[in-house]
Amino acid sequence: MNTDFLRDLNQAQLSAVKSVEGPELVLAGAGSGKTKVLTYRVAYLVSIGVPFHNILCLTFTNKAANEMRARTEKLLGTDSEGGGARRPGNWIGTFHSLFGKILRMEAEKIGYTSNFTIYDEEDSLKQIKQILREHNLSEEVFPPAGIRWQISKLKNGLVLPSQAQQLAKSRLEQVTAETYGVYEERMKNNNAMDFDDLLIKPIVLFNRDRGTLEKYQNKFKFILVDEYQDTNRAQYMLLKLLAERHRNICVVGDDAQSIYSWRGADVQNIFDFQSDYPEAKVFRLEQNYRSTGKILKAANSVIVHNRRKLDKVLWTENHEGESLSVIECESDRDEGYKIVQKIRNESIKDKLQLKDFVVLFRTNYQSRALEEAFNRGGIPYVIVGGVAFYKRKEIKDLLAYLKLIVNPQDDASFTRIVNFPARGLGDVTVDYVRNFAAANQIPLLEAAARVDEIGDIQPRQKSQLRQFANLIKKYQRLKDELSVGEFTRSLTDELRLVTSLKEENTAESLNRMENIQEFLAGIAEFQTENPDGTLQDFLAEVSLVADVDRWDTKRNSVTLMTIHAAKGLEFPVVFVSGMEEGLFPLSSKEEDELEEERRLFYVAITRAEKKVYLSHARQRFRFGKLSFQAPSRFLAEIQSDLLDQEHGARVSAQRSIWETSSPSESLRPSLDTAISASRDNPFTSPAPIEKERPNTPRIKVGTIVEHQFFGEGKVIEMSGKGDTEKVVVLFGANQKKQLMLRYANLRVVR
DNA sequence: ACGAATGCAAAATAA
DNA sequence: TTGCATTCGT
Repeated sequence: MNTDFLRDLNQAQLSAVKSVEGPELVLAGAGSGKTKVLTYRVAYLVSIGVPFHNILCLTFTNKAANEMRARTEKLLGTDSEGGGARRPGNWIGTFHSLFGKILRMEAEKIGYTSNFTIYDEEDSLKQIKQILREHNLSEEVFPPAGIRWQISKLKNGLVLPSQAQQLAKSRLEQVTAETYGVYEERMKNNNAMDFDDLLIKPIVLFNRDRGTLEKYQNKFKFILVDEYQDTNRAQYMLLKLLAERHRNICVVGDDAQSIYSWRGADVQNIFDFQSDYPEAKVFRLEQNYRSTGKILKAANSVIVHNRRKLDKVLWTENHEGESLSVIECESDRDEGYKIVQKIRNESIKDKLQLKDFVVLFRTNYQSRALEEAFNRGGIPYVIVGGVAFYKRKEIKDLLAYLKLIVNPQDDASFTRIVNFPARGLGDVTVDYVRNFAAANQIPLLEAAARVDEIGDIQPRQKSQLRQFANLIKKYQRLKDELSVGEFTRSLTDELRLVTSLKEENTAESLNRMENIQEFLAGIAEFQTENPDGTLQDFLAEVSLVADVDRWDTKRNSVTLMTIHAAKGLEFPVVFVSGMEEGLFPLSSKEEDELEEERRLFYVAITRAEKKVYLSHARQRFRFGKLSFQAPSRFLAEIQSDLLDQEHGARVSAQRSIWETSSPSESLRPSLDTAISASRDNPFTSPAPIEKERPNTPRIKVGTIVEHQFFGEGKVIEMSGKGDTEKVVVLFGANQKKQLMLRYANLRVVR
């Protein structure tokens, strides 16, 4: 078969692709053609005669998987051996989706059935809350989110509930371990798996049933893994088990881009690869094709501050390019405004399209202020992440119907929709049902169907429960008669989901209506792509889509997303917003955390092809309060000759039109002063920032005060004292605001 | 006795 | 933007 496509590769890439047998570690810096190597390797394997179905290629996002699938298909031509990359039988996909697929095929072997439901984080959290409630454990003493987190950590560390109980020292750990045990039991009864289970249950399966393991070991003669630095312990184990036989495992990764340790990823996996597979060949891809010289140098100059890293320096033949620009802003609003201005100017000046820009941030809530700025500036934008599409209430409600219909044991979905749309079934009634179900060891839906046997329930709610159970029963029959699309439409019609939102006729409800319609359109699309796809197939797919997966690259708008979501992507112009201590780095308590934040910053910078802007605000609203912060230490870590300081100063000198006159202006040392104070880098000695205003004189009820954003207002109420002293101020236009005196920066007018 | 509706505080990153 | 606490309504 034709292997002409190999000519597109450089020497290092070519060697990595053509080394077929045995374990292989590819250390690939940002923008060095990591995905390219993987794709070409798959194509190469197929072209030398390896059947497609013997290749397992694992990624972390569907987006990456789809891209790889499309690219291999293109390299091989659609009619190639193996029948083109899109055909079933091809095992390119995410860890979660492919092992989910295996689990569905083998479900019976571990006491599940193939129609199991996938619970997302919210679903598991609800389960945990429920368990705590049943055991009369206060949520204050035992925070459910924290417990869920710990359980997830235990699971990912492959610690069993019984082991966890032995290890538990504190009361909290004890409760966590017990809750973990109950949770696992309940998940099984619900025929449900959480995200962690999709990786852990296959290990359980393989350990329990050697034959099944051997079957897959033989099937997957070649294993390829993308983003190896992000694998957790479970993923590591899975790979180890599967690769044991043929030892043809090729992992690609970059330790400098490991940013998921908080969800269990262990960089150590990439460090240990060579000791796990002593015969492994190691390839380094160090030539970057994406970014300008200055961007790359800046990224390198930042990452050298990390102690724990592999030796690897990226270089490029690209132009030096422009310096990185720092934008200093007064506030989060000002930051949004300045970014919008910049994008407007740049897009005209450099003939860039809006989709060439991305604005990155550390935390989702930062998107609020940015969105507002884009709205005001009339610049189209898309947010990736935030409240992800499939996490929206209206979508999850509808999905819960589908899930319950497919898996009648799914108590979480039952609980979610038993009273949606409202049918007069509140907590009290549901608790009766729950007790009955627990006493008889049956799912909630079955208990609801047998409502006549439950004494305590009022006649009214009894009849409602009966109707609900019948509705679900009816659709359980219908699902085999109608296509997925027809089925869902019929269900939404019967529930009047669209019509009732339409009648409500508020901006909010109409938006929800559109989401439902988009969902229905999505189902139709699924149907076209998978003519034989069942409802279960559809659910399996949507449960595992990430928000990035839905991101439409063709739309011409500015993209707003978290840095985590941006990994693997590239843009001509990148804005990194919120470059402030306490925000980015968000946490610097421990060295490891700080190093991860630094790698995150490295990821952010290396997304850029041509230009990087770094913005920070002197004050921003956080947790409903105004807070002040110093510029991020990361700014100081960038080699100073790569930073455009003047630029920042000039920008900061302009006052945005939204800022009313600020009384603190004159008190603040200007950036120019800061620069002259420290010649090397304006951020090595950041301008002193006033944590508290010295003049918080006797403000009392009736005092007229001035606020930086809201203008003049009258104090109408006061409460608390010391650091938590609050005031309620009535500003113009009848605007009432509660403010923390300590942070509000109020100036006494009279 | 229950459920619905309304109003007010809280915040990390994700398959 | 969710989650809870309170009050109102059947």
